[in-house]
Amino acid sequence: MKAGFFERVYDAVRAIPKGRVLTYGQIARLLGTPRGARAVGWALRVLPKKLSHSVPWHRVVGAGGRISPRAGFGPLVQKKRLRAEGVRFRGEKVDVGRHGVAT
DNA sequence: CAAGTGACGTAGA
DNA sequence: GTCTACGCCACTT
Repeated sequence: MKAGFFERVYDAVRAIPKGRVLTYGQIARLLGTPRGARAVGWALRVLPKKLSHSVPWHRVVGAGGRISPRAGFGPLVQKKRLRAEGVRFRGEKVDVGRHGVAT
């Protein structure tokens, strides 16, 4: 697997503290590619199920805490998981004002 | 090497 | 507030 960037994404997601959520753009920025949000989402898209239980992909959301309609096994599942982590929701979006790094 | 794709992001209407 | 269009990066074929 030469997918170094991908591993980089997995590592970043894995480093997400519980009760906190990050956006693709935010992760991409941490990796050094502020415009590589798509590449980040792609990394999670090809995320092997083997790692799906090791990588809290459900803590990764879109800008503003929006959940994409193509999320993992279903955006509903992700939302439920986030709630189980203690994350509050604002309608269909994550309460970024509390968990989102975005102030 | 070139083209296509994709869990995105921002700007404009 | 919602939808559309373009641009960005990385990976596959």
